[in-house]
Parts: sequence; structure tokens; C-alpha cells
Amino acid sequence: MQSKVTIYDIAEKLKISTATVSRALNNSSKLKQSTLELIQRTADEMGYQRNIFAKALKSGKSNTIGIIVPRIDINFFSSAIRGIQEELNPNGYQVVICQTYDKGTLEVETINSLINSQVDGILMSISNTKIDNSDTFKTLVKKGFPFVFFDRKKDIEGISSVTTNDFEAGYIATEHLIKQGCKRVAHLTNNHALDIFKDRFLGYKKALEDYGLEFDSEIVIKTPYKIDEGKKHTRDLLALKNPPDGIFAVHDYLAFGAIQEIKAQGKNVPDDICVMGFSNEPFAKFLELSITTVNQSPLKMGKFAAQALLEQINNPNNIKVEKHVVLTPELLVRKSTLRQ
Amino acid sequence: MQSKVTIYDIAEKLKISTATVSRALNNSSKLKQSTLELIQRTADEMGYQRNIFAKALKSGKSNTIGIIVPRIDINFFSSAIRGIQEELNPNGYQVVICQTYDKGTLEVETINSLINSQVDGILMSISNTKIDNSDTFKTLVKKGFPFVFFDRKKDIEGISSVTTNDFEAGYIATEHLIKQGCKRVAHLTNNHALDIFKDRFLGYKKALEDYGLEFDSEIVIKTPYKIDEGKKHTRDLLALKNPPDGIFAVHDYLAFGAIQEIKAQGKNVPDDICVMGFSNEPFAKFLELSITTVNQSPLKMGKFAAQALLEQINNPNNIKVEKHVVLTPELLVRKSTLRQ
DNA sequence: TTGTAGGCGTTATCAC
DNA sequence: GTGATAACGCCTACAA
Repeated sequence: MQSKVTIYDIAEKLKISTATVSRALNNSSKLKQSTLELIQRTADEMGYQRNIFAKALKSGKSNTIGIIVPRIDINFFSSAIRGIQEELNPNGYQVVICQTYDKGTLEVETINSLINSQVDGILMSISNTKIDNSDTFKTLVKKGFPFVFFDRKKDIEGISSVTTNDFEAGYIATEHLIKQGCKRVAHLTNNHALDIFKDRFLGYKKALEDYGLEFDSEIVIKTPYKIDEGKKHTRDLLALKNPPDGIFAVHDYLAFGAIQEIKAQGKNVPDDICVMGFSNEPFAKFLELSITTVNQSPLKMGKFAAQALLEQINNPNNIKVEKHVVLTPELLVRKSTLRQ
Repeated sequence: MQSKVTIYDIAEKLKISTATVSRALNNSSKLKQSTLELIQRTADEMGYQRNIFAKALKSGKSNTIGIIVPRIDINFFSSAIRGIQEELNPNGYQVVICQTYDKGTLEVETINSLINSQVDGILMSISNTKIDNSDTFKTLVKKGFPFVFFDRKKDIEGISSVTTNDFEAGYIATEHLIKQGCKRVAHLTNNHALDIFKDRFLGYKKALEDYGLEFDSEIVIKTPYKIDEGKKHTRDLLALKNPPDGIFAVHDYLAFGAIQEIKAQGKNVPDDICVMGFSNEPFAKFLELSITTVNQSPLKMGKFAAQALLEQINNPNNIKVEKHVVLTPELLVRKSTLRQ
């Protein structure tokens, strides 16, 4: 099956000890240059591959990091994963990707399974669930297990995080709509189990306040972020006595659904109603009526998260490192909000 | 850090041997029921976690499978991965996901890195590259390493595969356009380094032939499957003296771009030109003008691929198992081709 | 039914 | 500089 040349075979062939072979393979400095080269060359010739399990058993380190995300087919997450890998691979770490499909129960299960496979650390974006898994996270902190939240975090003392400033994002999104002339801005949001959605909502609310617009909870709607839902709730919004003239959706899918519905009713985007998305999903840019959105730099976020994790892993003494990186969101103005 | 209770600790506590503990933990049948229960309970209480490296070192098996795909943010692949996991997890296997980003060099590198981390097998969809990595694959066959292609395969003797019948898919797609009344069907395809695209092309050609339409290589265009490219090449097609009245694109992104361009030129889809996509990307269904496409059942494909791999792994003697599962494509007719 | 003991492949601590 | 050897934690003949 696998090639199974061991350091024993090399040692025997060269009539030296396994200790020396091991040292050579690890580039130990205190070896004669000639033996070092000889051993490395021989190892190559014999097709030697280090057995990572033996190494891991001995060292207690797997050089593997677990990544937990709700799902990988959302552009934001796959980009963040790419960022993580670009940071970790050069540092000698492999990556294991797990999905929770936003199921709260799978969340704990996945963490345990990763720890059971002895990853050296975990990077996680939590699920959108009402289940409270705080205890699991707290236990991790107590054990000093290297762990970092990215994007979707929970406020747990001792856990570092890398996030977008979602309050600011909600604020600038709403502000943009107001500056385009919207007087009544609806908000398609998600349940507020996740901070990211709550913060965007708070930013939305603050912007309304700052610009002297009335806040009306009737036009703040909590819904899963699916295209269908965007359509459905927009239908409801348009049926109100006092319908909105702007919609800020917490995801491009919702915004997309909203736009479809508005058009279907013979109204114009952005002239009748401005629609604003979130997340910068690739398709949003390519629509005939491109969607204004907020970009969260997932690649950068992944890199920062990986760095924060490495810092924890390489933390020699157990000094408490809690660190919160907050990235600045970027407004991408496109047709769906750009009135002439 | 990790809890480090070993079978030694349990043995000591209960004044029995590690062998008995090990047996109990593996549910060996030849143990007194009472001791078995006692040990399992004690292990639980002490928070015992099996050290997978020791086990792997001893058994030579990692119980991990590598998955290699071009990228995970394409719905087809993320769905296939889901199918694979649903099949493998219940069988006690973990999964490591790797992306090649369609880079030929990363392909070999990734395989080696996976083998180096001693996965028990690999499931792979090859990259769209001109680089020929056949030798790497042949070496795997020679070593008897469990390996299965899914979707994007290479014809290598000894390697099993699970694919869609892309010839048939190309045929029914083209046939559908012809039956909608198209007399001149263009084909937006990819370079033909990959069988899937070549086969779809061959199916396209055969359908034209069967229905007595002329084949014209001028309207067969090889291009990366990006929205922009779909636009660009459609522009070229429409500028021809004899423009097509139907377009069969090998990916929904291309079809999407094509539709945008046709509309931009003030023409109507499907009345002036029918447009057909491929892959059943989720967004295609939700467009105002929904895109007719071909569904390839990625979930099912993932499951079959995983099964084929498990068969190889569990193959007791080294009987040669080469198996080719070919799934039937399914036409999903939507607005972009449906003339009244 | 249970215990003894050797080995999986590495690395690290001693010695020399 | 290099060699002998003891772990790392688990499994499994072989014994008892």
C-alpha cells in the first residue's frame, strides 16, 4: 500500500543509528555536514515518508487545525477558508473543514469530534441556532484550548475573535439609503441569535435616529436569508398602508428576492424603492440590476483569524491572550440604490 | 490542554490490565459483561478519549478520507461533498477537503500531501488544466491506493469513477432546444481538457446530426465559465452575419451572462433566442427569467463515490475492482427556453 | 475470561 | 558528532 520505509531502514542501510537519521531528517545543526547530506539523499532515494502518526504520538501535536462553518457553499465562508489556508499552510498546518448546516446540535458534536481527532486548534463561525452552547465554549477556555471565532461569534470571556464591524455596516448601509432619499427604510433581518444580525440592526436603528427618521418595528422583519423569503416578506411590506421606499436586507439573497418582487409588482428599483444587500455574493454584481451591498473582506478575515490562532498555539507560557480584531466594512454602491 | 487519561490510568484505578481495558473499549465480545460495563463507565467518568494517533500508528489506518475538488464554492461540489460525508461519517470516517483552484501543479502537490498525512483513500474531481498528471494517477493504481474519481475524471486503467452521462446530457439539452424550434444552436463550452466538456460537446453534435441541423464550428466557443465570458462571447455570436437562435452553455454562469447580453441588445429570451444552462446552480431557478438547466444529482454522486471508495478500502484480498457508475442527467425546463 | 509483553515509527535524553 | 534506549498510547498474539 503506502511506501513504508522507516528511519530504521535508512539506519540499517547506512550502518548508523536511528537517532542520527532522525536528527538529519530534522536538520539538526550538530551533525557533520557530510553525514547530513548522505542521510537526506539516501532517504530521498529510498522514498522515505515520515510517519505523521508516530510523530504526532510522540509530540502530542497533529499540526492540523479544524475549521467549523455553517456551510461552505456561501461565498463568504469559502473565501474565508481560502484566507485561512493561505495563512496556515506555509506555517506547516493542515486544515480540516466541517459544516454544521446551522444545526445547533451538530455544533457541539463537531467540536468534540475535532478535539477527539486532536486538532491543535479550532477556528469557528457559529451556527444560527437558538440552542445555547456556551458551556461547550467555556469548557474550551478552561482547558486553554486554542480557539478563535471569526465573523459569527459569541461573547465568551477568554475567546478571541475576528469580525466585521456590523454595527458600522448596518449604519452606513442605512445612511446610504437615506442619502439616496429614502424616507421609510424597512429592514429584512434574521433572528437575532447571532450578534452579526443584531449589530446590523442596531446600526440601522441608530442611523434612522441620527437622521431623524422614525423607527417602526412593523417594517423590521426577521426571516431566514433565502430568496423566497425575500420575495414573500417584500410582498407583505408592499401591501402595508404605508409601504417603505427603501429596504436594507442583511443578505444579498434576501435583497435579490425583494427586487424580484418589487419588479413583479411593476415598480421600479431604485426609483420607487431602493434595495440594499449584504455580503457581496458574486452574483449580485452581475445582475442586470446589480445589487448594492456591503463587502466584509472574508479573505482578510480568514488570515487574521488564522494569525490569532497561531499566536495562541505558539504562546509559550499560558499567558491569557484575548484579542478582538474588528474589520471595517466597505460599501459597494451599485444600481439597486443609485438614483440619478 | 487535552484531557490525557489513558488506558493505563483506567487499568490502574480498577486494578486490572491495560489489555482488558482496551478490549472493553473496543467492545470485545469475550469479556464478562460486568467488567465490560464497569470499564466503560469508569472510562466515561474519567473523561477518557482514545488517542487516535496511537491507534493509527498501531493499525496503520487513519480513518480519514481526502476529497480533492477544484473549489468548494461551486454548488455542485459542495453538494457532492455533503453526499460524501453523509455516506462516510456513519462508517467511521472523517473527511479532509482540499481545493486545487483548478491549478494543475497544486493537483499533484495536494495528492502527495494527503497521502503523506496517511489518508486511507482519496475522492477526486480533477482540475481543468492542460497539465498532464497521468503519471501520478498511474502510480496510485500501481500502489493499490484506494482512489475514485467523481464527475471530472481521467481515463486511467484501474481507477473507478462516478460521473454523469455527459454525452446524454449534451444530447438532451440540444434536443430540447431543437424541439423548441431552434434552427441554429450555438455552444458555449470549455476547453476540452476535461471529458465532461468534451462529452457534452459530442452529445450536442450528435443531436444536431440526428435532427438534420448543420454543425458549424464557428458557433462553438471555448471559454472559461464565468458570467463575463458568457456576455462577451454572446456579443460576438450576435454580431455574426448568421447569428444563432439558441445557445447551449455548459454552465449556468455562462448562460446567465448570455441572457444578460441578449436582453441588453433588446432581444427576447426565449422568443428570439433560447438559452440553456448546466449544473443547476441555485440562483438559476430564482431569476426572473429562470434558466433551463441540467441537474446532475451531486448528492447522489457523492454517495456513490464514497461507496465505491469504501468497497476498495474494505477489499480484503487485492482483487482488482474497477467500477464505473454513470448517473443519468435530468433536464429542468424553465423560462429561458420555454416558448409559448 | 484476563494478564504479559512486544511493537507500531519517532523523538529526546542520556551517555560516549 | 554519534549511538543506545526509553518513552508516546494503543492493540493483540500468546500465555495463563
